[in-house]
Order: sequence, then structure tokens, then C-alpha cells
Amino acid sequence: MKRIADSTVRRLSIYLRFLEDFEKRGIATISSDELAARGGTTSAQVRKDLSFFGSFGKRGLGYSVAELSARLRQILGLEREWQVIIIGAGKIGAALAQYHGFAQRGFRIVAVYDSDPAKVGRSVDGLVIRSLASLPEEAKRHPPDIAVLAVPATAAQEVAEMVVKAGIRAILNFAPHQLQVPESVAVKAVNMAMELEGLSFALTNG
Amino acid sequence: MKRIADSTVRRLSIYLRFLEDFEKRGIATISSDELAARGGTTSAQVRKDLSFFGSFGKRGLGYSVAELSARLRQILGLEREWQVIIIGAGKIGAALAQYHGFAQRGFRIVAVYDSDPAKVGRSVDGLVIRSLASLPEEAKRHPPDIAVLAVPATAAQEVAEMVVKAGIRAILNFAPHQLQVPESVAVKAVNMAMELEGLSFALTNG
DNA sequence: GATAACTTGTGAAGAAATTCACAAGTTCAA
DNA sequence: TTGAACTTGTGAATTTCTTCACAAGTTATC
Repeated sequence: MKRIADSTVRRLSIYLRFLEDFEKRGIATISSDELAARGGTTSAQVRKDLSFFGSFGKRGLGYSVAELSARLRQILGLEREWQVIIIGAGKIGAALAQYHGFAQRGFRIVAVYDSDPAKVGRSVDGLVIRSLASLPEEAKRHPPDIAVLAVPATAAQEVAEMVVKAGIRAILNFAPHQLQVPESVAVKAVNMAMELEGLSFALTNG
Repeated sequence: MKRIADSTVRRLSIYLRFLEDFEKRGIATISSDELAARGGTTSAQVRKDLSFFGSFGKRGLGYSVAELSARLRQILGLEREWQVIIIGAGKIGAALAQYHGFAQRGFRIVAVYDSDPAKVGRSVDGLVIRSLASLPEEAKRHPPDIAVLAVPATAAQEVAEMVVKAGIRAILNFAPHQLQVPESVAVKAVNMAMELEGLSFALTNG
């Protein structure tokens, strides 16, 4: 398959959210124009994005909401459940573990790890915090799909290497640190400091 | 000034983080090549990014770490302190309020708001939660620079409009909802669900 | 069935971002 | 002073992403 741009995948996510909204409201069809208006993009962009994966619409009519959202879920790999582990049971890690929005979209949090012995054994939202040292062994028995890193920046690289060695091929990184991983491993970063700096720049130079 | 791409600003943030690291370690100069290696980009990209703002390096030698980081802080608007308010004192909002990493970079959290009367009056990390209804009045007296939205998706648009009306010109949005705001308002979104879906796509189509 | 009003899908054009490649400046050693 | 080894800054080339524009298909109305 032709390489799909990151920006395209992000937009597919956005489209899917709208479609699910429309689905709930019982609307049967939607045009690329309507989809674009809510996503802050153009109808041509919507059609081009979708065209990488096939042609799902009907000329003159638009897209079937039910069909298109099903196709997008399929494209995004959301038809299956993904096993997610959270590493780091600090403020952010704990907040993530308790946030149930993930489960709704098929991302099931199966374990929380921390390296601090004082935290190991405690519970977060029904999950017992496990020792990070036990990850390699446990990952062998029940391989997780995605590791969420909510550790301090200083520990991030080390933990990432451990995670990669354990066979995990996708990382969502909350630590403000640029991870170096093999390119077979997918990494997405959520970096609040960077976003704030983006706003600071906009306010300063806008 | 020529319009600067978002991706450029993000990279400047990344460069700055490395530079601060180097500064701490007492390293005096750095080349675009070294800066690039850690940011996962190329030396040409680094030089091009910087060239939009001036020429800060010395041929044959590289960049002065101290000087370049000072210039980047200036460019990103990090020389002053920004007043930040958090709206929504749920799991995410509370975790953000307690996260002290922001303050270190000049983003001072000055208030937390919530519309739930049961939460108003309680404290989070030393800050009393205020009624959202009081925001317009209070913003008049002490105008905040940035509003962090940590509210449910269903409330996000409404709250955003309130924030804009209160004169705030920058929003960091944690709600999984695409905000519609005037283009004079800068918005950055932190969308964990979207990032996870990006990973799901990568795992599925990788 | 003819016509008007829509809307998709997609090559082509255009814009934007990235990479190349090299002149020009700097440092160091002999 | 010369030469070798670096490194920047930047036009030009290239690649990537977005927008344009229109043929072709669909629906609704009379």
C-alpha cells in the first residue's frame, strides 16, 4: 500500500468522530462538504483522504454514514481490541488509568506498572500496580499491543528500550523527551509543554 | 514576518529542550548535526528552521548553546510568564493542576474553574476551584493568557465560546472535540484518543 | 424522459515543506 | 602561511501535501 501521511490518518480520526455523532443522531448520509466543515478542512481534502483507501461514496448523494464509519473503523484498525499497558503510576499515569474514554474505543488498559516499590501493590481504578521489573516476563505470557509511557523524562528512554525489548511495537509517550527507537516501532507523543509553547509563540508573534 | 509553519515551531521546542540539557551539562557549542540527531531530523532542517529567524551560528564551529537557547526562548515567547487557567476539575483537569512541569517553563496556573457546584470551593493543589460562571467577571480584572479546556466533549464548544468572549486568545483543548473559534484565537489540541488511533493504524497497516 | 441540482473521484496544477549541494567562513596544526 | 577538516546559511531541486476543476454518476421534479 502507498504510504499514508500522518496528517491523513489524523483527519480520518476526526471524520470518524463526526460520523459516530451523525450515526447517533440517526442521519443516514453525509456529503464531503458537511464532513469538511466540521473538521476545519475542505471537501476536496476529505475526498482525497478517502480515495487512498477506495471509493465509498455515491455521486450526487454523498456517503452512507453507517458504511463510511464502518470502513474508517476498519482502516484505523478499530475493529479489534488493543491491549494497553500504562507505565508510571504518578499523576498522569493514574489519571489515564481512570479515564474510561479509552475503553469505549477499544483500547483496554490491562495493566499499570511502576518502578517505585512504594506504589507497587496499590490499586488504581481496580488495577493493581505491578513492578516494572516484572514487565518482560509478563509481556511474554500476555503480549500487550501498546505501552503508554507516563514516566519522568529522565527515565523515558530507558523504559522505552525495555518496552521495545519486551516486543511491544507501539508507544504513546507522555514524557517530554524525544524517544530513540527502531523504526519498526510506532511512537506518538503527547507533549503538553510543546503545545503550550506553540501557543506562546502564537501569542507572541500573532 | 513570513508565516512560520506549525511543524517548524514544534521543532524549535524540541531543539530548545536539547539545548537546555546541553546547557546543564556545561557544553558550550553544538552543531546542527548533533541537534538534528536527537530531534530525529536532519541538519539541513535545523539550519533552515533557524534561518527563518536570523543566523545564530558560526561557520566551522556551530552554535553557542547559551546564545541559541536564549534566542529560542525569545522566539517562542518564553521570556515572560503566561497566566494559565484550567477549566474542568475532573480527572484530567486535576492532574494538570497538580503537574508542576508547566510552572517551570513559565506557564503559571492561576485558577481552576468548574461548573459543578459540588466541586466549587474545594481545592486542587492549593488552588480553590471557582465557579465557571464567575470567569467572565474575573477575567476582566485579571485577564488570563491561556485557557486549558479539560471538560467533556459535549461542553467543549460552549466553554470555548465563553472563553473567547472573555477575551482569552489561546486555548489548549483536551476535549475530544474539534473547536470552532475565530481565527484570531490560537487553538492547540491534545487528543489522546486520536494518537491511540494513529498507533492502531500503524499497527494494523505497518 | 428530460432537465436541473447535487455530489463523488481523480488527474493536474499549485503550494508548501524538506532535502540537496555548495560557496563562504572558522579553527587547528604544522 | 598554508592546507585540511569542519560547519553554517541559503538558493535550487525535489518531494510531499493540498486545492482546483471537471467528467461522470445519482436523485428529484415535472
